[in-house]
Amino acid sequence: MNPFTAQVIHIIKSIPPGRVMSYGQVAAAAGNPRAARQISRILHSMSKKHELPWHRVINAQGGISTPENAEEKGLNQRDLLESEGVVFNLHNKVDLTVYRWFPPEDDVNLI
DNA sequence: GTCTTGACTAGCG
DNA sequence: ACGCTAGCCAAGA
Repeated sequence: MNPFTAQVIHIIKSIPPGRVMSYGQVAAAAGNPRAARQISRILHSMSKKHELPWHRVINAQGGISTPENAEEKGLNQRDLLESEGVVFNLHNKVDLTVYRWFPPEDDVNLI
């Protein structure tokens, strides 16, 4: 597996409940700030084999990015986050200044 | 091998 | 504030 992908997995797993990271943030933390889009792909494919808190990853605006048909697939990201204590504002966004998680450097070092 | 596809983002009009 | 565009790059076909 790509070191980058491995890093992404590791970082996602380091996000504690009730906290979130943006796709771009994860990508950057994994060493590739330009690979934000891949995070979603990785999450989707990896969450099948690993237990990954994929729902703690949201877009840079603090909103949910799941497609419309997501609910049909059981991907109601909002519910999962709310059950962890994350609060959505009137615009269906979370306050990133409050909930954004900054991974410790230690976590980003083990490939 | 190549070609297409995104659960993204920053920038611009 | 809002919609559109162009970069971006790993995975799957």
